[in-house]
Amino acid sequence: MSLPHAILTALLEKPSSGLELTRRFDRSIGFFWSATHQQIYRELGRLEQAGLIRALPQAADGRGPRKAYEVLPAGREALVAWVGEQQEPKQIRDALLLRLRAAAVVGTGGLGAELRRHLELHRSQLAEYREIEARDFAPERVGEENRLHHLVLSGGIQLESFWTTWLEDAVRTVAELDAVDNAVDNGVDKEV
Amino acid sequence: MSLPHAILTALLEKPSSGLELTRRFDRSIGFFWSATHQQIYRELGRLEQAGLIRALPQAADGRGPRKAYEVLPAGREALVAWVGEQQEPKQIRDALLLRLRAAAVVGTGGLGAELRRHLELHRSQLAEYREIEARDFAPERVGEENRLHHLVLSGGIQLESFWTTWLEDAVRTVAELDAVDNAVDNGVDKEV
DNA sequence: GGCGACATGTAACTAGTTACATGATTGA
DNA sequence: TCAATCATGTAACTAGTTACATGTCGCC
Repeated sequence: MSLPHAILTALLEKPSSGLELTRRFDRSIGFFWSATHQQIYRELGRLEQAGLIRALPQAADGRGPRKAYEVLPAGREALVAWVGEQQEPKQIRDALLLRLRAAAVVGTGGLGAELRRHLELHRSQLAEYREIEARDFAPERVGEENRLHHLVLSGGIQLESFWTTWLEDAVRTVAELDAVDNAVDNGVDKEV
Repeated sequence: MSLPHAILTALLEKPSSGLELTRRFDRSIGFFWSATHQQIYRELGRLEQAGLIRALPQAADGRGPRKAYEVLPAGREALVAWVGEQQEPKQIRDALLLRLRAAAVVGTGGLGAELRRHLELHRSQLAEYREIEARDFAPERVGEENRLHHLVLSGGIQLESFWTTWLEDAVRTVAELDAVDNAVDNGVDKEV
């Protein structure tokens, strides 16, 4: 039940068409709640049906190519109610950790390369977040809304920092294990 | 496509019945790939159908209450192939971050309490991981398999550490914002 | 011998993903 | 003017969740 509320939040920040929402879900909002355009269009239809949003009249019948939506009072109320809801933190479900566990049983295979690839991806994501922080959250710009946005971004930064640190460790560990295996294969383990 | 491989890994570590697997997915393996018993039974059926596992004969027709499964050679091969696969890291999708973003638009509501609740949950998860680490990964016990298991656990520990640190910050920030709001409501903002 | 729990499932639903379809617009 | 791309969507599939059903076992 999070996607509709992500969309309501986005539309409150700025009324948008399906495409504009899709773009915004590729950055900013999408950094912590990703969605494809198919999901977004489907959900926009449902939200309109439920009377929580409406297509902006001027854009709709002005036969412009895109129709923009805005949040109705009922939509805002629904969002307020949702912010106050309790929800259990969802458990970790990470395929990479699972692969490491499997590797402990059947061998590391090509896992080292995959770990290095992920490390690069997380490094570049971290760099992107840091750029945004430098650009949008200079020390002088601290409003109430801004502080919450910064808090969210800082969560992303710390999370990516965690991944890069941990992946560096993982890459090192797997490389060492592979080296030991190779040594054994070549019969030089006695010299170690 | 991860659940079947999680199950294959678990069964390679130790052949088990559906119930035993369910139990193991509540601890150890479940720490990074959770699954309900319904998912597990469904998936066991599929894996048996596909010829990757089989019910252990002695338990199966010995009319014991539970039937245990073991991995067939084809199953092990499938797992080896999967360990070598590439997979994009999945993006962050966290409802709590989303709520903070929504709170920036419609107000924090009861979010402070929810943040404190999550903080407690993550603290206790972190404590549990640390106990496991102290018990199972004493410095003297470092085998090859063990190092990978420790790596995975250490990922969990660092991740929970991140959440507790970040949530402490979030709780503080939201409390401050709420305090400012109350001050404004009471008309004492001019004195601040 | 009936009752509660344990164990194993089935069914229905929801969210998310992948693949494809269609009309408008735009630039070669 | 025709292909490419943009914008909006539909359809089918997959994974995960929630609710319910059935059989068996031990015990009171």
